[in-house]
Amino acid sequence: MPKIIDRDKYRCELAERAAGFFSKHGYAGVGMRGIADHLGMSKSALYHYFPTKEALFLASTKVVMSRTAGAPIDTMGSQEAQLAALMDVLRANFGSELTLVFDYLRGKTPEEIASDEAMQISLSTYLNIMERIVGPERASQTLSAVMGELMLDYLSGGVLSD
Amino acid sequence: MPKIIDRDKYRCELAERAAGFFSKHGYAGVGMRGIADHLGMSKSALYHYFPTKEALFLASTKVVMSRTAGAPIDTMGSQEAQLAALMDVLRANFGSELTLVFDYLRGKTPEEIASDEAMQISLSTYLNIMERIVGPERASQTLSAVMGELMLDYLSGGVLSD
DNA sequence: GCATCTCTCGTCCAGTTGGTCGAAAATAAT
DNA sequence: ATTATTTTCGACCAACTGGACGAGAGATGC
Repeated sequence: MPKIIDRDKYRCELAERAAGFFSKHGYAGVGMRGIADHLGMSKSALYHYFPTKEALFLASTKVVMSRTAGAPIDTMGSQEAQLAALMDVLRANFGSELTLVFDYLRGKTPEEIASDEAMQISLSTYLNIMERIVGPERASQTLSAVMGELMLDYLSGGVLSD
Repeated sequence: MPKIIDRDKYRCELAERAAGFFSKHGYAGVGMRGIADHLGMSKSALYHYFPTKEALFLASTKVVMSRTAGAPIDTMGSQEAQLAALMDVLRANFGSELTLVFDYLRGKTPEEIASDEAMQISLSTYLNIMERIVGPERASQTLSAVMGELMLDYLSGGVLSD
């Protein structure tokens, strides 16, 4: 039989590597040819693992959204130190990941967003992390603050991040 | 001479109407044909006002970014009331405008973002508004908080907006 | 009337798109 | 060696892309 033993795992790897490409160029901005080239395979091979471009994009988005869940957080140190460490982790890919998320949500109504499984998982994951740092009371509030700061950092090109 | 007397004004109107279409479908997701149809004109007519698709997109982005600048803020009432009113204004189009901005910034390096004219104008405009409400000291901090809350609202489909 | 200007339009082009398909290569089981 | 299965590939398709272009429509100045 074929080389690849765990097809699902391989598919996951492809999706993750494609995610970076998507967030860099946008869903409509890349073609299956370009993605395949970037992945070092032929277009047909890519189609062998993902039936459509849409399926690949969905898989990519879900991989990205669930990635932060596995990020280990250091439970030592002060709340401030933990938050600062978390923000450094998030900051590294904030722009590209948010770009992908906004692409994913494009055109969706608030109702569709609210009931979107991938969004629910990713949001509750973030809230969970916050709860573990600042407690359930201030989790939502803190997440909002972190989001805002990261956002402003990104929008100002990192200049305002003092 | 032609029907349209104020070309620049007309161009601006076109750009603004195109902006909604861009944020709905993404830069690469729409073609000049589709935009022209949406604007009720032929593709060639559209090309008469904007030399390239890129030029149209830039004009659309700048219109959107500068639009908030003209939003009058009620200087009466408490800081909280002013902030709440401002947030209601922003919330209405937050998702689509942010989508457009992320599209605009896609692939740009932090340096490019920091030196981008449209971003500088829009950021300083926002900061200005905040200064007028909470004073220069807390302007940046408040903007960050507002951004974060709006962001979380959008990402949760408005469910978390308590 | 006529020339002149902006504006609009349909048509054309080469290049790209997502997706299909049949064949070839590669692997494994017998 | 001969199957059977999976993976890869290049060629192909209709549809669409951004953009170019010349012709005509509408309005104005003379």
